[in-house]
Amino acid sequence: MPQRPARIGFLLAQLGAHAADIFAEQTRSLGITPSEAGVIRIVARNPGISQRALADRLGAVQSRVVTLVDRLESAGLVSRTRSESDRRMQLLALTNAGESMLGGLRQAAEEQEKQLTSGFTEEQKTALFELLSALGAARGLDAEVHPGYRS
Amino acid sequence: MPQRPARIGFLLAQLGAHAADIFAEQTRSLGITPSEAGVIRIVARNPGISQRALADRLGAVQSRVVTLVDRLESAGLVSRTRSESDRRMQLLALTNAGESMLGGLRQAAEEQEKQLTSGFTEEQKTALFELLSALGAARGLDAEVHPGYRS
DNA sequence: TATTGTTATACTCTATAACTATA
DNA sequence: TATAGTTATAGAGTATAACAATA
Repeated sequence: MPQRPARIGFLLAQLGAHAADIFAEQTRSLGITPSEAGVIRIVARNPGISQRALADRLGAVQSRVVTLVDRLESAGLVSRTRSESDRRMQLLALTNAGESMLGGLRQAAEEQEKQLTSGFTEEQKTALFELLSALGAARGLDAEVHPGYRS
Repeated sequence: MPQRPARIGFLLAQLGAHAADIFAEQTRSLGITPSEAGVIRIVARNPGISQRALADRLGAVQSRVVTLVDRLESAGLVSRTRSESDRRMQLLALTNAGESMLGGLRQAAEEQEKQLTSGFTEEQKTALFELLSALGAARGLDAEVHPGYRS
């Protein structure tokens, strides 16, 4: 039996949704959705990734990735290139505009962080960061993506 | 300029989605959705609440609440009663079955908490709980509900 | 005229299944 | 025959707008 009522799970879900909302507001002003931002982040760190591998990474189905990449390609942010060695594969990369967008996303993340932790001291921020990192590692979460890839 | 890259926001969104997923798995076995669980929790703590007030509390539109309450009423968990003093209002309350479901939800929350924090010491759990509570309070979040009312 | 609740409808997100091209 | 990607389609969740009853 726990010493206190279960609250960590609720607070995480609540604050997680709140953090995602703030980030969504930021990305909206950049003209993309949080899901698309998640794709940009993965492609940036894994240039030449196939749509198949991206789908596995996101925990999404292939058709979902097609839709997401379609939009990003139309927006000129991501390029598809047929692999020479295996012409079934589309290799993904950021365009120059995509790299600029990545910079915008980094700023959006900084802004989100600032809004979120504005009332906290540096000590509190450090303590919270370390506890959340430890929890993420303990739960086996991918440091580049999260279920729902909302931010 | 922050001393570290923005990560608290990402970790919160990631872990929040993860916590919500665990809770959703629990509620599924109870036959309800996380949104419905959110309604049950609010009605339990605010018996006789109107649909209008519930909508405001959830940050949802009235038609959304109609849909949610329709399902819960069909399932026999929530009752609607016309207010005597203002016959426009439907007053909501939990049925006996709704009270039982509330008990099940409490167990689900305990199970979520256990899964989530299994690798942590009591000291870590306490520290994390206090930091998250402080952050929730600083951000002005309602202790009974959260945006998206996912858990 | 304003408010509570309801219904009708549409839009977004996401998944499943069938299909094409390549291996 | 198996795999990467695509297209067609459908379902869930949620919102907007029009409407009914009551104040």
